[in-house]
Amino acid sequence: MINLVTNQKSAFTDEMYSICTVQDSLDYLYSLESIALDTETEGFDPHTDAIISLQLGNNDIQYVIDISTVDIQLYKELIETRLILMQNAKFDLKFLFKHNIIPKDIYDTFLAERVLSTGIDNIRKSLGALVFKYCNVSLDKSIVNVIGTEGLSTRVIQYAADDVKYLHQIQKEQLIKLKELGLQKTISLDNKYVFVLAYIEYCGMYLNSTKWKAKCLEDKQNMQNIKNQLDKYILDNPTDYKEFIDNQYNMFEEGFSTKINWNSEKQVIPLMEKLGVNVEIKDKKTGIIKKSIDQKILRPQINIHSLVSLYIKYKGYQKEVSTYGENWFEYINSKTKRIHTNYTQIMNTGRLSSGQKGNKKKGISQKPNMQNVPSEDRTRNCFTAMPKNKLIVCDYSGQEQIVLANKSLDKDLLKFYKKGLGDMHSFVASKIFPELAELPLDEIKKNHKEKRQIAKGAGFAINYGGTGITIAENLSISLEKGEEVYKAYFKAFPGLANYFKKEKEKAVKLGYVQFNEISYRKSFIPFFEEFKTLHNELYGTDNFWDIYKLEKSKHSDYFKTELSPKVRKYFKKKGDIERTSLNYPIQGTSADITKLAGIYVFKYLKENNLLFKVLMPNVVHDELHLECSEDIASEMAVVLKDCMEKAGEKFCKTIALKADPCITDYWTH
DNA sequence: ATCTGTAGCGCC
DNA sequence: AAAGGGCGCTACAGAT
Repeated sequence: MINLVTNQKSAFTDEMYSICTVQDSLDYLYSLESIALDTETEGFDPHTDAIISLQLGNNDIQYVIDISTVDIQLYKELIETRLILMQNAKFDLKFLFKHNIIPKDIYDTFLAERVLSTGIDNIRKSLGALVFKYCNVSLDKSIVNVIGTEGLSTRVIQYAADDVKYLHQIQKEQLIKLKELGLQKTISLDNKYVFVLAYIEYCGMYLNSTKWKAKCLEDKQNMQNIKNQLDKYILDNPTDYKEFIDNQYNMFEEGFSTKINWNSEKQVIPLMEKLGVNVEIKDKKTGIIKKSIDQKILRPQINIHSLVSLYIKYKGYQKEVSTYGENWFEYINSKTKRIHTNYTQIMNTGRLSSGQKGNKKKGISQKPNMQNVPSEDRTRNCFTAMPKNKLIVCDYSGQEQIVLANKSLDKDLLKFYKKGLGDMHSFVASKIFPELAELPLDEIKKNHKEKRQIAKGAGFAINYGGTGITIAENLSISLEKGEEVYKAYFKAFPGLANYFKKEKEKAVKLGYVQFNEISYRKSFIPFFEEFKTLHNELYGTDNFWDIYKLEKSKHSDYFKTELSPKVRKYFKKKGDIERTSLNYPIQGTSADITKLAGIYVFKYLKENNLLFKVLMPNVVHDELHLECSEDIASEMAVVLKDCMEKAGEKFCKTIALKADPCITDYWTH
């Protein structure tokens, strides 16, 4: 049953709905423990677009409230004292924030579906998909496109009511599944965190246009300068490089010009080959040898020719100009003068991502990725606090390493952290290389840089599932040496080896990776059924391996076209699962910690009436930002540090996770 | 002209 | 048997 609440009754006469008063709606809604909520808005920007209607209700009764004539504040207390059910709450929350309405609790059907299917990309999570899946009803979502032009027409009212009608039933079904899979704590965390993320998006981050303009100009000039040098080299050596020179007289630039588009790898590869650079590399996905000129290949060959380093420099400036250049002015909100990006709350690892593709037809503006802004000062310093404000930037020190130490409980790792001081990479080096065992870490850092570098690369690679081969490739050392380092690493940290082994076995057996026993977040292996089928073929009752050996010895076609690819596929998938089992719990637990820290901060701001006074401009995996007036900055720095460390304590019970805040005018450490 | 896939590279 | 995780944006290249 649809009820319309409006102060312009004469405009609404359809029999499909009844008209009722604000008081009527409140009388009913106050009797509910949980209320489904949705909004229809003029657009996507809470700072410039108005709410057209607010819908509240449940499966029985839906109230469509005409916000152009009814004061939304009449519903503030109701919304702030009930459990609110929403689909993709982050969107509506920002519009509620605009009206200073902060719900008490949220259950987000979209996030719940994401929690239930983390790791599996092809599960549809739109409201339409969920209504169909859980209620077996098909909604007509095409109406969404006419809301802007039609306003509250009859069909828009019907559509708007449908958006809240089914949420309770979806919730009920999801809760059963969440319980079955042990994911109640995960969704609880994310239902709380959605406030934080909505708040961060709402606040946005200030970009100083004057500074940014200066940076853009400098980058452009540098890029042009390097490009000229590249071109000049080719043109100065016309006999050597004639295939790269355009023989047509260029009437605008006087003289010949190069044919090379320096942004095209395809065009630069032949040049690099001519210079004597080895551009061949094995493709990671396909295993096929291909030609590539990325930095990983070029850097070690930088001495072959001066053009190699020039080209690397060019690519660097090109990246700055294209990705972090003048396009950023379009990201600045006309009303707030700040950059309000979009975050996706639950990726496969439980991490956030940032950014959004634009779509002019749908009126969606592009948003920047605020998590990969170059970390050099000249770029980050353009992101500032507003005048009279301060930024507080706080990150966890060694978050993932500490999480790993706490999860693996390797006794040597624990000892290192408990003593609390020294250089981690030197410590690893002292464990890998017997000749360094007795030396103080300071001395290793100072006098054994090469070995320390190997230890650093090895530790990083191994913690993400790399092996001796990866170590060898990364550090340009022999395969044997790589294997040696790999073995030495696990010999030095047997607890780590044991932990990795158990994690791998669990994932291969269960088909999902559980990150920790605090949030219980899980990521499901999308190809697990396929893997199991393969496993059964190889290790089931048939004597697969006898046949395999026989056919292999005969070099038969059957071996080459059937057996060998099958075995390769099986071990590839097994390796994929195993690496996931190592990496996701570390990344995902770290993400959980940062999320919980945000929840604590938001709670503090809410309880101390500091929302919209103390802003949260950004979050970058292990780093949280606050922005506030100077007079309370040092107080807020302590709050931020405490919240982050308190969140750390929940997940890291053996080795504490530290956070160090920095009060600053710019985004820096 | 517009779409899609890929290479490359920015961050943690 | 394979052999370093997660993400998003920009450019090019090829297809339609």
